[in-house]
Amino acid sequence: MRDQGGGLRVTIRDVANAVGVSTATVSKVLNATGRVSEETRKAVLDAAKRLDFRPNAMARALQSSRSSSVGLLTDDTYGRFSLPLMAGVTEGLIAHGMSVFLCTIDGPPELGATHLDALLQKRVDGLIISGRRVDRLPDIDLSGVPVPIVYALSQGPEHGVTLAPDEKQGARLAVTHLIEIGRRRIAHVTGPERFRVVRERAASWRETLAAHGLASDMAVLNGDWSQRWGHTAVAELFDGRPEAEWPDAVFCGNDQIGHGLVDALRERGIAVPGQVAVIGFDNWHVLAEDSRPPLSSIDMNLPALGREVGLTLMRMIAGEHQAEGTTRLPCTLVRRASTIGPVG
Amino acid sequence: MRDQGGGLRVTIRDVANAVGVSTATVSKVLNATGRVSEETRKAVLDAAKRLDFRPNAMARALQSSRSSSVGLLTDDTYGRFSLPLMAGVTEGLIAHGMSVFLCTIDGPPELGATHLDALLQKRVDGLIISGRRVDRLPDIDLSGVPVPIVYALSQGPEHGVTLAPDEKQGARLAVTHLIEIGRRRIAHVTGPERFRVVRERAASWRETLAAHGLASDMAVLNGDWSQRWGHTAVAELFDGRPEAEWPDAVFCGNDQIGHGLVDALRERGIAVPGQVAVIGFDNWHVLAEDSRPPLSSIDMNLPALGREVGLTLMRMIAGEHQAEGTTRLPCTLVRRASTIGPVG
DNA sequence: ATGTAGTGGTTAAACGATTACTCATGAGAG
DNA sequence: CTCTCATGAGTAATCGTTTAACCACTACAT
Repeated sequence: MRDQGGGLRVTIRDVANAVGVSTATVSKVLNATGRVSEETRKAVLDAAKRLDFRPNAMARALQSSRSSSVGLLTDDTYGRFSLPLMAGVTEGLIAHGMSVFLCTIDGPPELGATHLDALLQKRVDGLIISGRRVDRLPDIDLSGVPVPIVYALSQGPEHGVTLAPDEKQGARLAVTHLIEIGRRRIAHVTGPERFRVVRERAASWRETLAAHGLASDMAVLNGDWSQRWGHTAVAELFDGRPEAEWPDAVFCGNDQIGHGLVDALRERGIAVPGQVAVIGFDNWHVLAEDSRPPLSSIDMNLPALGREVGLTLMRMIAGEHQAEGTTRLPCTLVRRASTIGPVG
Repeated sequence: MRDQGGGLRVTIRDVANAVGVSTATVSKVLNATGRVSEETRKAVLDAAKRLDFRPNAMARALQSSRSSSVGLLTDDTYGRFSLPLMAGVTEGLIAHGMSVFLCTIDGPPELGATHLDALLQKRVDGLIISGRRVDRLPDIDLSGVPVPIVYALSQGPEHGVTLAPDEKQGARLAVTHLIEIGRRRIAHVTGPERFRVVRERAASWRETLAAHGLASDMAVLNGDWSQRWGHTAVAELFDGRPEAEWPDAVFCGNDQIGHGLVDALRERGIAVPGQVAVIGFDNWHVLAEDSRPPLSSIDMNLPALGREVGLTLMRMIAGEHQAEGTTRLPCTLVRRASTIGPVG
C-alpha cells in the first residue's frame, strides 16, 4: 500500500526530461519507430529502466483505440471447464500483451448485461463466451456488440465463430481403445439426453461399433452426471441378465459416472478391468486418478482449446476473417488401469 | 463482427452536437455534477440513450487515474478454490463498475512478472493474490507495486492485508457437531503436515476435544489429499485394534479423504453413520453429495469470502486504511447423511 | 444606478501517450 | 559559394473525458 496516490507515477515526460529530449523521441525509442541516434537510444532506454517507466496503457489505448484486453463471459462458477479454458486463453494472449477480464454471470439475468456493459465501456478488443454445461450459452443479448466474439465450449450462433472439443472423435477414441484391448460388448452409460454432447457421443459410440462390425443391441443408458447414476446403472446393466450378455466394457459419459460405476462393479465382485473395462470422459483428475482402479478417460485438452480460442480472437481483432461455424479440436486418450489388457 | 473499426463509435461530442450543447454540459448531466436545467438534462439523457452512448472508460481512466479494474493473480488452474472466490470478488465489485482481470500464472516463473507488468501498465486500481494450496502464495515479486494488495486464501506477508477462512472455527464446528450427535472417540485423518491449514485444523480438533473433556489418545493421521489415503487410513484406524478402541467418528481434512474413507468403511461393513460418523472439509459438492452416504462437510464460503475481498480492496483503493494481518471469515456446517443421529 | 447572488451554460486545459509535420544542421555535389 | 539531401530531433495535434474557471444574464436589494 505504498505511494497510493497516482500523482507520482513516472510518465514519458519524466523520462524525456531525465535524458533531455522530447517525449516524441522517447516514444520513438520505446516503440522502435522513426529515426534516433544510437547514442540517444541508449540514453533513453537507460533512463526508462532506471526510472522504472511503465507506459500508461490507458493513454496508449485512448490514442490507438486498442485496449489490449478481452472479456471472457461464463456462467460457470463451478470451474470444472472454465478455469482450464481460461488458463489456456490467458496463456495464448499474454504474449501479445493482452489481459483477460473474467466475468462469472450466474445469477439474475440482468447481471450479464451489467458485465457486458462494463466491458464495452472499457473498450475490450474482443469477447469470449463460454457456457458451463458444454451445451447452453449464457443468456445475454450480444446483438450490436461492436467487437469480435468467439464462442468456446458451447455452440455459438450459426454465423458465429465457435471452438469446441471434438466430441465425436473423443468418443471414437474411447470406443476404439476398448475394441483394441479386445472388448466386444461395449455399453454406454451417460448423462441426460437433452445435452448435445450426450447425443453426439452416443452417436459416435454407435457408429464406431458398427464400423468394427460390432452392431450393438444395447441401448444408451441416460441418467444424470453423477457417481450415483454410475452406481445404479450397473444394476441396469447386469441384473437379471445371463452372464453371457454382460458387457465386457463400459464407455461412460463422464468421470463421475465412471467412478461410481467402477465402485459398484467392485462391490459386486466384478473385476475391473479383468471382466469389465471402464473408460470415462473429461479426465477430471480428482475422480479419474483416485478411482479404484484408476479410470482411463478422454481428455478434452481445454487449455489447448483455450489457447486456440485466444489466438483466433487475436486474429479476428487484427481484422483477419475467420471461418464461421464450429471448429473442433481433438481429444486425447489417457490410459489408466481400468482399461489395461484383454478380457481376463 | 460488425463495424469492427472503432472509428464510428459514438463519443460525448456526438451527444453534445445532437442536443446542441457543449461536451461539458453532457458530462455534467451524465455524472450528475454541476448545474443543468431540467430541460437540457432530459434532452441530453434522451440523446445519449438514443445514440447508445457508452462513455469511453479509457478516456475517463486517463483523466481520473482510475481504471475501474483490478487484477487477480492465482496459480490455481485447477479451479477448486479460485473460481468460487473469483465469482464472489466479481460479484462484490461489479456494483462499483469494476471488472476483474484474472491471470493464471502456473508455469515458468517469469510468467508472473509478465502478467504483473501487463496489469500495472493497464493501471489496475488494486491487486488480489490468491494461492492454490490455501498455503503458499504464487511466487511473484510485489515489492514496489504502487497499488493496494489483498491476499486471499493463502497467508500474505506480515504487513499485508489477508482474508482467509477461519480454519480453526471450521474444525471446531466439525468436531462440536460430532460431539453433539453423541460421538466420543473422534479421529482426525488429514493432509500433509507441511500445510498450515492441516496444522491449524488438527490443533483445533485437539482443543475442541479437550474443551469437552474428551482428551484424545489418538494421533493425527497425516497423508495426502486423496481418496486413496482416506481408504488406507481406515486400515490404520481399525486394523489390529479391539473394537472398543475403534473411533465412533472421523473428522477428515477434506472431502476427498472423507469420500475414500466412507467407501472403505462400507466395504468393511462398518455402518456410516451407524457405527462411525464421518465429516469432511471443503464441501466440494461433486464429492460430498455423491458419496454413499452423502458426506457432511465444512463449507468455507468462498464466494462470500471473495465478496469481502473485493469490498476490502475497494476500501483500500478509496484510501481507507485496512487492518493489517489476517482476517478470518467463518465456515459453516453442511449436514448430510454421514453424521445423522447418535451411535446406533 | 450599483452591487450581489444565483442560474445555466461555455471554454479550455488537463490526463499520457503517439505521430504527422516541421526544422536545424552538416555533408557532399555542382 | 550555393543547392540538395539525409539525419536526428522537436512541435503540436490528437484520442474522449472531466473540471476549474469564467461569462452572460436575470432578479433583487441597496
